[in-house]
Amino acid sequence: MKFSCALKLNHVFRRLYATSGQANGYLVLYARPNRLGINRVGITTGKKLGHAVVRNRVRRRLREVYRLNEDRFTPGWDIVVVARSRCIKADFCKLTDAYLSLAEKAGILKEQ
RNA sequence: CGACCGGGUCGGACAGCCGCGGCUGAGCCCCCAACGGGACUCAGGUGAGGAAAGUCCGGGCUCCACAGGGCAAGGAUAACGGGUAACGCCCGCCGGGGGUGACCCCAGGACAAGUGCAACAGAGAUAUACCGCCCAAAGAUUCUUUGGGCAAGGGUGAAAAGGUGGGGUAAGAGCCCACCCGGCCCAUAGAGAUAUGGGUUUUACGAUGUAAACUCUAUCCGGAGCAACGCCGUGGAGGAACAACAGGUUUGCCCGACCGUUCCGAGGAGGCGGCUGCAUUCCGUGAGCAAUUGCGGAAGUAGAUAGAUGGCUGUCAAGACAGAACCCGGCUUAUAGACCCGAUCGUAUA
RNA sequence: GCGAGAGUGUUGGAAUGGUAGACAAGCACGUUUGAGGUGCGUGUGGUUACGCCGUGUGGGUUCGAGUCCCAUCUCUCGCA
Repeated sequence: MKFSCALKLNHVFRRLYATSGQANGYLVLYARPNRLGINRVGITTGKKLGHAVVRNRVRRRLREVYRLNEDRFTPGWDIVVVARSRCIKADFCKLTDAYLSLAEKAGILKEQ
């Protein structure tokens, strides 16, 4: 990936949870600008989703959604995506739609 | 062929494109006096399980405590023999229970050291006498009362001082006898639990059940855990020095204060190590009924730290339970389907 | 990773190994009232009746388990 990396620091997560995020039936998205010039993307899959296999599958698909659509994002943001329980049964197209519409609402997509 | 029992193996496959974590090699760039360190790109190779799970046991490893031994408390285990680093695990065997059978299940020491408990029912629950049976006396006329003997029969209950038959007696009772059951003793077989056979003579073997009730006996156990532990550690805060020279601010000068400079050392965020090569797996062979083990040969099989296996397409299949986090040995639980081996019962045929 | 606790009618919550559901709330019916509220009384786990099954689930010990023991499932909490 060209201008993105994984978000791994716990205090950054906590700072993002304090902001008000965008939500729909599948996901919750928190975004906040940073000064690094790259995107840091974190994914939260809580224990309510199921056991470890289910959580891993949801996390991998959400990471894949971001990877395939990276060109449409503006660099310079911290992003945290929280998966809700409907993600378990959603197929890949629906996850992509849900992800991109939330990103558009948050204003972190590039202007077409 | 059908049903059933035991053991073992696998547990989506193949192809294409994009993508991820370690490792190895090459290229190129940056930092450094050097040793080295870091970023990027390319190539190769590698990358979750039989339960990775639950955390129910046992170890290794690290730190703390004691550094020798004993006692107490608390906890665990429990027929017998063996295996193992160790175990509450495994194998064999004994006893008990279940199944027509292959086979399966069982915490299976000691209530004859002491204490506790046994509701309701029942006369009585660890010792008794309600209905009864018998004897004697009195009243009275075949019943009642009183005193005594008995524990066979009835009834209650999970359980009433072993069972059956006979003798005996006023009526009865292991009171006596025969056989059986259990206990004890002896002999034989066995490594042992145990099995088989015999004895139980004298005044005196017959004792309820419960220890997954307290307890007793025997054996074992120091505590905590990789978020252990070790190393580095910006900033901020703390302490010490400023002896000499020099600088800035506060009023031109002096004193003083602050900034500043150097050094010290618990340590929060973060980073690095610990981190995967051995009680390893497979094959052959010797010992052993087996678990297991001796010898020889071969193989290499993750190491992340918001946590690496995904997405799309095609064919077949439709198919589960489920994701390493310090590492091993077990146990338990979840699990679609496929295959192999052995055994039993039933039916049919030869 | 280590450790602790809980699970019982519709709900909260009791119950020495001995009749399961005390007590309270809710609900239903009756009564009081012109009507409602309040008050009072009765009932309330499942099943077709005798009965049987019912304390998260499955076993075991016991004459008898909500209780004791073992395994398991779910939930809650604590420490670092």
